[in-house]
Amino acid sequence: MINIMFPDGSVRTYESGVTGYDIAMSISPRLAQDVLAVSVRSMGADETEKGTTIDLTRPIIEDCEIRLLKWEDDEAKHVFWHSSSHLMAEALEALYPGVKFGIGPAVENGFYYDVDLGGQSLSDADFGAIEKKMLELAREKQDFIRKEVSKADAMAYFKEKGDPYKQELISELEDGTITYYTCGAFTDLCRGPHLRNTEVIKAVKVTALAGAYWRGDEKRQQLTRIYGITFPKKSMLDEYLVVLEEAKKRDHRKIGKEMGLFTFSSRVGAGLPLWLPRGAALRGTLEEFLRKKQAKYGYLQVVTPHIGAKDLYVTSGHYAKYGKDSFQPIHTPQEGEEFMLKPMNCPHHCEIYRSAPRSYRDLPLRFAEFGTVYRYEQSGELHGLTRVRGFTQDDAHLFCRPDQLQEEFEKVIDLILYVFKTLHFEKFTAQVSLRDPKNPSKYIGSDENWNKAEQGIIDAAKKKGLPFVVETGEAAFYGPKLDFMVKDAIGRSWQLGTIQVDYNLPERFELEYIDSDGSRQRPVMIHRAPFGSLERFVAVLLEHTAGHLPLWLNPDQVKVLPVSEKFTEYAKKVVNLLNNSEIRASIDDRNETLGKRIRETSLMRVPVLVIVGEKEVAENTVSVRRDGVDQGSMTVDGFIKYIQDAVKAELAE
RNA sequence: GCCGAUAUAGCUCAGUUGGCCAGAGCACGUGAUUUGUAAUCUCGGGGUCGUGGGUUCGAAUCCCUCUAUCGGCUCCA
Repeated sequence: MINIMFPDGSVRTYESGVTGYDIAMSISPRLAQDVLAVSVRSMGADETEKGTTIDLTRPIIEDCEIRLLKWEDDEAKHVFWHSSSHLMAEALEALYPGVKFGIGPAVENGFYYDVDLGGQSLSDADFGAIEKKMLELAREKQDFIRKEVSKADAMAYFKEKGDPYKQELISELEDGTITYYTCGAFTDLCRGPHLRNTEVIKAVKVTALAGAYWRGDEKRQQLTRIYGITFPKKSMLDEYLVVLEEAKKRDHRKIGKEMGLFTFSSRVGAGLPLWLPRGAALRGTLEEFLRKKQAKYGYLQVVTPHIGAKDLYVTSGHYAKYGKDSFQPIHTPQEGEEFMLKPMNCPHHCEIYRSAPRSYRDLPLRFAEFGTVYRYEQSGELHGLTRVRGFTQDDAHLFCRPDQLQEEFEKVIDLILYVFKTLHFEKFTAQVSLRDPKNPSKYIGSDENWNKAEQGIIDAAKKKGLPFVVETGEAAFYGPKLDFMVKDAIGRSWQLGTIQVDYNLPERFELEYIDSDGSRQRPVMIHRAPFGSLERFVAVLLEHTAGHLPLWLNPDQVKVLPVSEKFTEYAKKVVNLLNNSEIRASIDDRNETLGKRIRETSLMRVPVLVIVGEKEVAENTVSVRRDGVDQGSMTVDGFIKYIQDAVKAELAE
């Protein structure tokens, strides 16, 4: 007999070998119907330990704590979708005999399977047939059957089947750890866990088709990746599709067009955004916001040119790393003279540091610049404002003594957290990006400096109590980073804020300061950008707010609508008074009905509407409507104060 | 760069299996109307159907090239 403890702390006794399904049944058949998998962990395990998800049909032979996982649990969804990928594979094998399989995992929203269809190509016209087949197979209530196999047998099976991808995967596995899962006619190399059977899969949607390199390696075979999503209820699929449609309405490319913020022109060039007057105003406000805050933190604004001599980037190491994939050097009438479009600001700032002898007393020096840079991103990578070829970084480089590094780094964290908080980016992921130890050739600099830099970042994040995830292989080639990732409307993660510790560029540029004992020392450099780039930041901000920007940031804060022509003069007077108080206000006195002007102004996401007519003129007041809600009438002075107070409240620390 | 898809008026879209001068709504211009909290009415202008080539008696529609865009992959200093 074994003891099973439930999440509420209660303990029941079962025969050894009992399954998760048996346990659920012992509680209620209804529960057994809803349970998809079971999570187990050893008795008395640490709270932070998540537990291992196993099949409902796996025997449990030791005392343990369990959680019966239902659809609402992410782990259960994962199992559900992973099983669905097997179901899709089974359907594909039935529809396209001879298809070879790569991997087929669950992802955040659904699953995919990478397949090699030989010469055949799929298109979205084939989705319907795949969905139909999947549902047909699901209805057969096929059990997922787990089987342990030897490495030799596994190899033999997939050799016989003619599946080279699976053979490659097996060759890397240790004998004795290999399992198969079979459902219906399809047997797959798989660690599991899986559903009991396919019956619970009630709704199926094949969502997308894409190319994907085998094992993520650009030099290897490209497979066809088929994405899908499934649900235990048809209504859930419908709901999901509605949510997806809603998310698409928040696409920054759509909102940017609607609000007249930015545009692109193929004649100007792909990935080169054109900021329209409203967008430029928005950018300007963001810059001013950050510049003011940075001044308080002791930053010094600098300005550097948009190009630099090629040698500058040879010195920094960027040319060796990215030269071939950059906009190519600009030639001049002078034979042999070459300039590059500036792909980053750091080398320029290093030269500013070098422009004068520096004392230990001068440090830290913090040079800030809204620096526009140009990077030749591959054509397929361009994406709205989030991935462009010309963009402006809210860049700064902090040159400090080694003993100042920790404190400076922490202050940058504070600054970034302030920026994120003010703009309501509450859901972000802090990511410590370290080098890939298996790939040292990707990085420059000594191990010693890398170790110092990596440890420094981790220490600072811990000291700040900032929860973070660690990603190896995500560091910049010259140093590790602390990145602040935020998701867009459809769940894609983008790097916004970043802080990087760099011992390398100071070496390459031979930066020095004179220490208190008169010796020459090397400063440490921090690269940092709270927004990351104005372009990407604005994009993600628009998706988060659906274009409903906070009052302080909105390019149009107030629109004044005279009820009719007779009140235009008064309306103009009000606009003037507002403008004199630095409130961004304008008039809409078009010959349209009031209702129409209200509608259009609201669609433009102007937060505050002021309506003036006979009554307001007589009383020297304005009638105020904010975000669609009537605020009643106010005196003009009262209204100015109302706006100023609202802005102040939004920017409060 | 790779895989799949898309491209019709400023915007959002219609345009059956290739067949008379390519349509709508909004926007724009015009005239009327002078409006009290989310769409007033009238008339009008506007498209080499993304580009270049091909098939055909005939192409927005079929095929190829290029460009841009979208969803992924790879990359992201």
